[in-house]
Amino acid sequence: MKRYDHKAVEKKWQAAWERQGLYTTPDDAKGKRENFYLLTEFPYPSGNLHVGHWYAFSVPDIFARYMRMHGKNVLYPIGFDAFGLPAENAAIKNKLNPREWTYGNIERMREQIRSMGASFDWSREVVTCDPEYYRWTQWLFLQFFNKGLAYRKMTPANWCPSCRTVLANEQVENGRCERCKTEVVQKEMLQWNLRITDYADRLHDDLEKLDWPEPIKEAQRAWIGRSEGAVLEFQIAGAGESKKSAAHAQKVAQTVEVFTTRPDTLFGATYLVLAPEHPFLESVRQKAEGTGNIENWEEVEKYITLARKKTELERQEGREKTGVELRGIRAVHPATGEEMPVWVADYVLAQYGTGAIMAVPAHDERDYAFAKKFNLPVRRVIEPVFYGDTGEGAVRPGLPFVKREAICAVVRNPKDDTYLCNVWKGIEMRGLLTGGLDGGEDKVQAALREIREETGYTDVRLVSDPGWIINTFFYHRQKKENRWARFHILFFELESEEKEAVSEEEEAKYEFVWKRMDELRDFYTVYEGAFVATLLENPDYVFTGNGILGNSGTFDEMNSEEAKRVITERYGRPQKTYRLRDWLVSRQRYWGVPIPVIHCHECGMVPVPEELLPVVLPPVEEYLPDGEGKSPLAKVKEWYAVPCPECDGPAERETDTLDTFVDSSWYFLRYTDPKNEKEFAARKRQEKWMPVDLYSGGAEHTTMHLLYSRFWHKALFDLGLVGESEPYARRMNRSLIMGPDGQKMSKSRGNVVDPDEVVERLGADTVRMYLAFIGPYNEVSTYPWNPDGVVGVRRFLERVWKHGQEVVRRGQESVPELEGVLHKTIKKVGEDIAAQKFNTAISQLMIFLNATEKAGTVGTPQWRTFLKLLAPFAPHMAEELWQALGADGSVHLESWPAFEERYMRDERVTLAVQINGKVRAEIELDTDAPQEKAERAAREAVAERLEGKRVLRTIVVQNRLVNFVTED
RNA sequence: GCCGGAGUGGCGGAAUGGCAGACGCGCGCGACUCAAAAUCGCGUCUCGCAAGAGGUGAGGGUUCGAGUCCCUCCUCCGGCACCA
Repeated sequence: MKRYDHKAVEKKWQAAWERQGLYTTPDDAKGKRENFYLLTEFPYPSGNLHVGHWYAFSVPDIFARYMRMHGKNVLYPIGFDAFGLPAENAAIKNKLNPREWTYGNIERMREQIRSMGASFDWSREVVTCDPEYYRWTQWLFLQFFNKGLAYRKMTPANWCPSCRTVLANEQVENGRCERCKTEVVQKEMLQWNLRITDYADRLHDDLEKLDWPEPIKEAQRAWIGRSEGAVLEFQIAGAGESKKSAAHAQKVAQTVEVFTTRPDTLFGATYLVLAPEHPFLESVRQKAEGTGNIENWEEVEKYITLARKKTELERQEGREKTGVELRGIRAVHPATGEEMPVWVADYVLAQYGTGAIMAVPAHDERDYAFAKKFNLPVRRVIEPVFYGDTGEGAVRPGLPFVKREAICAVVRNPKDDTYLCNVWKGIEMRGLLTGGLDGGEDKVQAALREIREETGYTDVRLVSDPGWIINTFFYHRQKKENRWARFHILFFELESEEKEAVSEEEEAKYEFVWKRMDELRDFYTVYEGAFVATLLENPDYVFTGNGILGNSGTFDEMNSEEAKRVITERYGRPQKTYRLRDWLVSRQRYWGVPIPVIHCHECGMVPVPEELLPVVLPPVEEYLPDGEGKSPLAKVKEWYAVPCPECDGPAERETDTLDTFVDSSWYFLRYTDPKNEKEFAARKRQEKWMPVDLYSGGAEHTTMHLLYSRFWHKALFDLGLVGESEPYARRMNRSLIMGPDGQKMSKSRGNVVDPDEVVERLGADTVRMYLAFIGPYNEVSTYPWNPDGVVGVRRFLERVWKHGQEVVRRGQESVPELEGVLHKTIKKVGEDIAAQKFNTAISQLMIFLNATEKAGTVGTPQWRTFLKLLAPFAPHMAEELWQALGADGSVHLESWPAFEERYMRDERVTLAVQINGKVRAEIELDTDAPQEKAERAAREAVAERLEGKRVLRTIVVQNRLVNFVTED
């Protein structure tokens, strides 16, 4: 018998497929029903393929092959994301040329990727550092530039001192460079940006219609961070009144705009806070130099300088609030006209909203912490609301609410540190002592009276009135009316336990008990009880929810939602704000796409004319940037010194290069028309394939590549260059393959699995299939590489091989007893591949093989079918065994087999017989046997156990079980 | 802190509300062998000699029946986080 020599088999078929051009994908294929675009993120040519690449490329290849067998014309392309820092760093370290390093790596990786036997169409390969590719990256960039979507601006940028370049926001993780983990510093620099923020709304809203996993959408929404609120305007008093010069006064801003998502809390604003970078301060500074009308300017300036020097990381450290008041000026409350202090503090971020806030310490935890530290006033203006069943009953719709002022007395007994609790007799209601206000009474009088009447305690002292009011809406059963009770919470203490008699009427209604603070939360059943428990547990509790307005002048009794609308309208305007910032795309590095813009002393920024594209990277002596914020290209005078395309005067090329995420924002479009010399991709070609049907890739790209390319595509759509506003119809994130120890593979840990070595030893089919078997591909998780597990898959393939040889040696008719499993296998494998559950598909293939082994034989037609099912997983072996049977074409050109419905059900089925849900016996019946028959057989099977018991109910689930429910 | 996702044997994992642990790994026993490897066969959730009982992160609930549905909590992973 021929031994399974994976090397010979794999080499043979890889060469044959290549020769036949089996995977060269036409834009239209005769006989194929539809085009299908399966995309997987193209690799960076690091020089070596790792297991992750295998997982990324060879497993989706199963799906590609499956779709082809279903008559789809599948585009499964590959290329290289070839610009980027590692090439330069390697070049600097080893005195190489980044171009040579990169192309050498690509050469090696092509061979490694070919060894997978993946069905990539190499004729469409795309390499982003080819001038023929980046020519179009430049061209597209210029379309953005002409539309005003690409702009250059002086902004604070994230500077990585180690990489010596600026980074986009997305490339900073916890204040560190995503690449080298160096702490990023803020540097004011002139940089190129793309207006991704213009697309924030659409990037957010269009997620809804995408067939993407919800967690990915959520992560993008969080990154975009849209919040809806209002911009409110505050007049500044004192700032404009110049003592010396009226002319100066004009320069000083008279108002400050704040952004808030809670305009309903306007009356709770007790001070204003500006970010240290707020432009108002700059105008004040100019003013202050002349007049000194900020009394403590020196102190303020010192604070600003200090804050600006801090890194993001330092600002966040400890989160201890710092700040300085601007003495000499006041903000005027737009509604009350009251004057309030203005502060500068770095807990307010310059880049978000308007860089200024109205502080509402009563309803914002950060403002509260600040106010507490600096002793600023706290004014409570939102009263919590509890709707629904308080124990009395849920509100009846349609009935008007009868409003009542009431008190809620929290009485503490200092002797044993317990609190008075009220149990309503006869109903399941436990809470605090409450009661209504009688006419003419104030709330303290009312509370003292209620305490005396209900409990008899007479020697009670008011400790504090925290000003909390909570609104409870409920149905009053006795009065048969909807109630709106406004409970004023008051804190009392017993001076002594002196008591007087309580009326019988009260006695019948209530019972009073004393509970420790830690028992309250579980004890109370009413809303106000839980709320009071919260207040007692946390004296610094800040209520940040919506509610009903109080202390808010004419807005009192309005609810938050309505008040937001009305106050926004009256004192400001609605405003949406985003966390997302514009995409900073310029890099001070060599190995990237040169930004195709020329700076002319006369004409300003001039785009490089189309016919002069591409602007090719020149050779340089030194790849390491000087670290002063200039790219190495700035040293190549013969390259950057050019005549202005417009006036022919002296001009200079832009010397920054583009972020590599720009290159990867459109590579999938180039795959549709990779050789086009006239366009980045002809619209007609695009339309054959776009949008991408399924995009498989790594989770790390959720808020980087995936967001960038969505934006890029939308911009192209608006420019009329593509036909759809979303590039990827469906997206799937891939899991991570870990080392055998379950840890992330790393050289330092010594747990790196080298796929080349495993392929050499066990073969590509084994590696592919093992990776597909390791866990579901449609879920994101981490899977450890198990060296024994790979061997297990190899064992399976060897058994397949053995049977294959056997079938070749003596073919035979189909074996009837195998038909059932075979057809079930066709169904299961097909469905599981479609759902990307390759692991269970493989397990079903194993089940079939186990069955043939048990049967001791298999029919040739049955075996052929099995080989078709195996083909996507182990393409080489399937092809070898297929052609050994004398087939005249590739198994990969076969159609996916169809299963016959009649084999889906067996003749006989085993049912479980349960008594009260516990399995007591098993019975075998004809499939779909009638209920009565099943019940009879079941009853017989457990007759002994049922003896003397009354069967209350019998549940029969067809073909599954019979359950007898008996007494006790 | 907020928003997602997940917790099932020794391990990877499987289970339309219907016999938990498919398939694979590992392990144990056996066959073959002088022996070992490879291969093949049988076994393998826990306790128990057995009958049986228990078991899917913990605790409640719904149901004849819950890994699966609902509530509370715990742990791990991912995202966001002084974003007003």
